[in-house]
Amino acid sequence: MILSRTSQYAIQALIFIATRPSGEPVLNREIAGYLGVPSAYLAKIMQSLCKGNLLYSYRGRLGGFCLREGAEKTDLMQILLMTEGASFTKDCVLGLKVCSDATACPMHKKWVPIKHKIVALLNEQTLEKLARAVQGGKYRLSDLPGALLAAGRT
Amino acid sequence: MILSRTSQYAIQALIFIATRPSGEPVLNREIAGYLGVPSAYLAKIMQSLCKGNLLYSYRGRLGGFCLREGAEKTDLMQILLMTEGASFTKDCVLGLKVCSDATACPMHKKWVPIKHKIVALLNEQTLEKLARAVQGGKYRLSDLPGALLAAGRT
DNA sequence: CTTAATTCGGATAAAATTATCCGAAACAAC
DNA sequence: GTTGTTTCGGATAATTTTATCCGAATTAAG
Repeated sequence: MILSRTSQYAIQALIFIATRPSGEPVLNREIAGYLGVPSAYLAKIMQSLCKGNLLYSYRGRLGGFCLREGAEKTDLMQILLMTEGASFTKDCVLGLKVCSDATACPMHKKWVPIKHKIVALLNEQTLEKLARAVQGGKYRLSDLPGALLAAGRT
Repeated sequence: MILSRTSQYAIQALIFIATRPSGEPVLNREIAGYLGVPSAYLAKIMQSLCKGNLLYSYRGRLGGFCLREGAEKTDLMQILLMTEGASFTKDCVLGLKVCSDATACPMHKKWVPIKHKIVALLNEQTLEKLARAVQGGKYRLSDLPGALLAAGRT
């Protein structure tokens, strides 16, 4: 039911960048401002996404972050594997270290189909899709009057 | 995808107690030993479950914890509301403070049906059911050779 | 009444997550 | 070259979650 804040910030930021003209670096400050998340922390996350080969980063004037070529095709599962770790989809709901079809916790059998639905959803949602949904205007990325903040300053 | 350790311990412990003869207090030490979880921490969780009216506790010799009358009918959702807080099923996947059918994040529409499946599952799984599944022998509560540990000592 | 066993409850500690700070490196514009 | 802007990366801090410790209260049994 819960993604870590780190994962949520990462996904939000990536979708936001995907809504912008590709190739044009976006300022970390702008992203953080728009999303209403702490910019120093977001910067850390952005760094790790660079190391994960999803983003390019440019320093100095006209610097910022932008998606690597083809990164719009990245799906949420790929992102979450970076931010939540590889065990993300494997862990037992009840926390047993060992829980498989062979040796299962009492929730296992009922949980597996739901887990599969979740995995399928995460696999099918790409940054491209999500960005378009936002651009279409029906869906939002931010609680804040972000347009105002982003257009204005401070 | 993830319940807090606290929730996992709580559920495991409650199922374990539900597999035991009802009305007979079970030692915290025994539960923790069987499940392989830290007993001092589990004791805290048990205390909170007492306050949540799921358990009785008895001090002194022949003390321990046992389910309150009717508590076998408790479902996982009720437990999780105690351990994870009321926002558990309400929070936005992407972490937006505001996300509803009216003003939705780009994952909202696809996520809602899955969330409903999860909620339905949690609502339908009672301690009684889960305990029987374990007693039936097809499902396990512990990674450890718990029977040995519990039967033996230290 | 004394003893041993157990939970209670408060304080504390350790670990993980989230967040901030700052100097340095990189870069564009002047 | 100098200046202003931005990411980089390391250190640090705050917060939350998880875990431990210990004295006190409670109880059954001897």
